[in-house]
Order: sequence, then C-alpha cells, then structure tokens
Amino acid sequence: MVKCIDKTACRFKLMASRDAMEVIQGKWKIPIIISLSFGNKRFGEIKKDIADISPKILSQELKALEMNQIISRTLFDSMPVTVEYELTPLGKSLKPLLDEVLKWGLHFRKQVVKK
Amino acid sequence: MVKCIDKTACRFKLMASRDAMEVIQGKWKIPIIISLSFGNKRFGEIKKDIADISPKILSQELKALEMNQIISRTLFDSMPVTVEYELTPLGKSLKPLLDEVLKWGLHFRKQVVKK
DNA sequence: GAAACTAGTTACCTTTTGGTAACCTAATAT
DNA sequence: ATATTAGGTTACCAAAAGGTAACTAGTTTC
Repeated sequence: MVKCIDKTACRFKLMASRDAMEVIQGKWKIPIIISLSFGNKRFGEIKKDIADISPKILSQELKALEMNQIISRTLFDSMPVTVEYELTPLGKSLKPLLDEVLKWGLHFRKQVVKK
Repeated sequence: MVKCIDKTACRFKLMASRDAMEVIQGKWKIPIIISLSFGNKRFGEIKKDIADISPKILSQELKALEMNQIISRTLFDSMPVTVEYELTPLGKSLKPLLDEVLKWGLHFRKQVVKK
C-alpha cells in the first residue's frame, strides 16, 4: 500500500519540492518577486511597492534571493549611489509556479475563505 | 514606474498568493499531501511514509490540513479504532500547483544546487 | 497480569522568523 | 550648519515553528 515515498526516486522529488519551497517561502519573497516582475527596481522603490515591509527584512530577503540566483544586484555610482535589483532568467522562470499559486489561491478563496 | 502592487486589484492577488502559501507552507504539508495522493492512509501509514516526522507534528499538520478542507478524517470503530485520512476534491485540486513546485525545484537543482 | 497495537497528547525546550526603533555613511542642497 | 536622499545596519524583542521524550486510552493477544 505504501507507494513512492521513501524510495530513492521519490526522495529526490521530495527534496526538489523542498528546495523550491525554501526559495519562495516566507511572508515577503513572493511580493518582492512580483514587484520585480514589473521591471527593475531600486531598494526604495520595492519598499514603496510593498507598503509595510521594513528595511531590515527587505535587505535580508533581497540577500537570500540573490544568493539563490533569483535576482541580481547592480550598484551605480551615481550620487547618491543607487542600487538596482533585477530578476535573473532563473527568477523569471518562476512565473508558471507563481501563476499556479495565484490561481489556486483564488480557487481556495472562492471555496473556503468566501470573503 | 511603480505598477500593480498596492492597487486594489493587485492587493487581492497578493492576498490569494499568501492564502495558497499558508496552506502548503512548512516542512511537512507537501510530503503529507503527496503521501495521501497515493491513496487513503491511516495515521500510522503516513508516519511510516514520512520517516522522520514525529507524531506530535503529524497530528498538528493533519489538523491544519483538515481545517483548510484539504483532507478529511474518517474514524472507523474497528478494534482497535482506526482513522483514515483522504484528500478532498480541494486537496486533489492542488496537483497542478504541486507539479509546478516539483518541476521548478528540479530546474533549480540543475542550475544552482548542482548535487 | 504483561505486552502490543492504534492514534494520538503533554510538557518542555530550541531555533527560526518577523518586527521596531534607532542609527550609519557619503554627498548634495538650503 | 542642518536637512535630505539613498541604501542600508544594529541591537533588541516577540511570536511561530519545529523537535524530543514520555505518557495516555481502549482493546486484544500471550
């Protein structure tokens, strides 16, 4: 009766799912990725987009996304220095996943949240 | 330049994404849903499927999934009593999302994790 | 009477995540 | 001199998530 789980082929799949979830998990990563999907943005612009995020958290999350190669960070030595964040091709490849998340979330709202 | 985020139509989308993430977030919810996607299972069978989950966490997560109407719980008064967990239609409707999570996770592994 | 099976619960603790408020650096404008 | 802009950092705290070990209840088999 017990199928798949804990055999090596399936362990690998569970690992991959966990990897993916780690990249998009947390309160702010999806909002940040969505914000950047509308074009390259500077620190302050993302902060303005996402009304209630604090600079500490935004900085932390941007670093995590950069380490996972979802976004890239470019420093311009204008005065004052500006920094631009951009989705990498890997970051852009998240679109179908995020579309499914949104789609299912809407379905869930209709069925369960109902408000 | 600032688009979408924080206008009402988009706020709603962000809300839906957050709803969806809340349902599948955490270390164990996806493994549990995958285990149940192979057929109805009893508490002990799910526990055996997911080698290193503790009964406390499994019980907690099953309750959360039940509250969100992702799974249903049926008690049989055999001796000793057995309990069967089953994916609801709403739970089964998560499949395309989970497929995308897996797919992207594999892509991510190939590009970044590399091991 | 003791052990085993089912499906959990309880108390306790550690780690991770999220949040606030204040501060920093460099440069330019008033 | 002081304020402002940009892009953060720091110290401190609270809450949520995750984990361990032991224990429970009812029944049945040894």
